[in-house]
Amino acid sequence: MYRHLEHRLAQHVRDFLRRTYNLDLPRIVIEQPPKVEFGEYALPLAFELAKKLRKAPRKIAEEVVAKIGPIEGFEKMEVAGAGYINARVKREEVAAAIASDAKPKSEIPSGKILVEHSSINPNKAAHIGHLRNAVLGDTFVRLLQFAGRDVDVQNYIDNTGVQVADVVVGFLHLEKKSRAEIEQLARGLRFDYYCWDLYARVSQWYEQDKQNLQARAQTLHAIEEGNNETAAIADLISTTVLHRHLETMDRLDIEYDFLPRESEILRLHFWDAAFTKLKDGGVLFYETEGKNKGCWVMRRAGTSKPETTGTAEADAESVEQSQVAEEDQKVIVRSNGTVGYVGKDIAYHLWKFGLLGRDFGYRKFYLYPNGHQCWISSTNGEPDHPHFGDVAEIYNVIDTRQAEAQNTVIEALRGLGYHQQADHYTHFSYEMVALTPRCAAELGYQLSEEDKNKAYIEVSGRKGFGVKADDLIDTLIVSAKKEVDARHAQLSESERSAIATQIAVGALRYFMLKYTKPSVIAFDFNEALSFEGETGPYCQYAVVRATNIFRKGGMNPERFGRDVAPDVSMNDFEKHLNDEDANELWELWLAASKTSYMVDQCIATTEPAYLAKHAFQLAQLFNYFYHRHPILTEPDESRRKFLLATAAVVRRELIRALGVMGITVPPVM
RNA sequence: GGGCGCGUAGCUCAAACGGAUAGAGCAUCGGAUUUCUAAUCCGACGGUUGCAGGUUCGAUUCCUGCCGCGCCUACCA
Repeated sequence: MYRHLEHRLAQHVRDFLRRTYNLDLPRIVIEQPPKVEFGEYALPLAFELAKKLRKAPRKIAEEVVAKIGPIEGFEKMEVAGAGYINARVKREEVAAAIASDAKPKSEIPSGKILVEHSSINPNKAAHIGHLRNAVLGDTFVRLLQFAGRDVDVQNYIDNTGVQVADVVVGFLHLEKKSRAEIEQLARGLRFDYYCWDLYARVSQWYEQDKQNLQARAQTLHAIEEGNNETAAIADLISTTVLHRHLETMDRLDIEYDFLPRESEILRLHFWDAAFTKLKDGGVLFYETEGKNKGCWVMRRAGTSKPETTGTAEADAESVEQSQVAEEDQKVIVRSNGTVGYVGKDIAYHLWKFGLLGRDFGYRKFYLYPNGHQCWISSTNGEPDHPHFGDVAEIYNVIDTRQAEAQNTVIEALRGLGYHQQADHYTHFSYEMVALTPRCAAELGYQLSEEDKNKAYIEVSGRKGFGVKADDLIDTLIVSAKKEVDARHAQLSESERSAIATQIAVGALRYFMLKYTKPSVIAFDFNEALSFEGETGPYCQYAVVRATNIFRKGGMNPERFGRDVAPDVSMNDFEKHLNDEDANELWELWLAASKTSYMVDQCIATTEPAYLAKHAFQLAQLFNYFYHRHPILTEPDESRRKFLLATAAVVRRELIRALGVMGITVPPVM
């Protein structure tokens, strides 16, 4: 609703400026006044116009207010301060629209969107860093779906890379295990935990003697080759660990539609098709000297082209590819003819946009308990399958350390002339999760003096240094369960467990979303395990409180929100929202009206943290309201109904906002 | 060296494209309705927004230069 009115206001102001001053502003800036008393929207327009019209801002503001005329849904405009124009809505009309959950039509862009997230190496347990990725990615998917977009969720599986090879080396060379023994282990619980430790041991083993690295090279080669015992073991390990990852993420209600694997990118020769295009398009060139002699290379993203001389001919000459300085080159095909991961990534991204001319085979892989089917790539797939890839826009949720590699892929697309696709390729970049030195010490890691003084220490799978995702979820559930047990002893064990799980998931997902993307999360158990203050459980609790009002009053909050709220008459809305002390109540209604506005902002800025902030603010306002206004004992029936409608609307919007973050609300807390 | 990012209250973080008195949470201290459960609420304390310039009516935000920190910069992925 808030979004809708903003659009209307912007459009009206735009028309007015065109009509009155013959001005066409590229953007009408609309802000939110610091207090609701000032109105709902603020336009700093007059400041901007002052230069153009050569008049004082305040004068311009007064003129605009006097001449702009009525706007549907708006009460009036006022001049404030040095020249702000504040717009005031008709509170009762807006409230009635919110109460009836009116959904003004908005244009939904067509075209499918592909979101890739998680993409965890299938060689060890997922850790907190992967959780941040998955929660950000999954929330972004939900944001897009909320906005009405058609989304495919993909999780790229690097099942033939060094990391998987390392664990294979661990089983075969360190533990001397047979395939049957590994199969036995793979059937056990949390095989990914076993691999976590083994992977760390293998890394140590390499360091002990560099000769040991030969085992890695041989293993990797065998895996890439395929059709041999080593490759079969690698497949067994990666598939088992992948299953575990899906289970872990499913605990947080994170699901995928399709799992493209590197093994199929290799076996279905995606690279060959891409290679031809890249050579023909002049994106790749063959280096004949220097350290990259014998490699196919391209210009690394972010490196500048040589200075141009100004004339077209000289420019054409100077961008001649062989002039790319050695340090600006990115090797795509090694001198031994094998392709690196950026090359495979380019091929994969050509496929995403439907530009490769080849497709995966598909087979069913994982059926979620809720019936949702997840597919996986395969050399010879099933004949009937959904259509993946060939999309209009993509978002890759990948941490900022891979920014350069991502940009190189984008540049490759651009170099091939696929500018539109390159423009719709978004690297959804975020910072890593690290551990505070205190947290690391709590986990029993030996720290160097240097590390002890750092603000945070990077998680390292290679060193086995980090907090495993399942461990953190388990800890959260235990912690939440204690609280639930203490408060609701009368409930059954399974009910209490279910509630504790919802709270744990809410706490975790909110924790991963409350930080903006560029902020490193210095992980600390105290903060992650907190259920008070700016947390998921705080927001959930606000909903539970609202629900309790209806329960105690013998009403169904769902039905009340739908059926009874419209019965609060326009007169009643007007009476209760324009009182002496109605601002505080109106603030709550206004906040409740902003969900779809916030969703739009989150999508436009690829920043889900705004939604987390919004949910918290709404919950905060509600708790204040809850404390100030005993509803069921309110003697004035008209006012009681209005207060109930307030609670119903906030409850509905809070559930909605939390839902977009993948957070559900327990029946009681 | 080059590229990207960060530096805001004791701590962890906000501040939408440059706007009105820079806000939350935690911690500390003090308080709250025998009421729809206190996983709540209210109050206090807490700031030269790293430093120095510049642009602007207006800068935490944009530009330049310093200082400090992190990440990337492999014929690894």
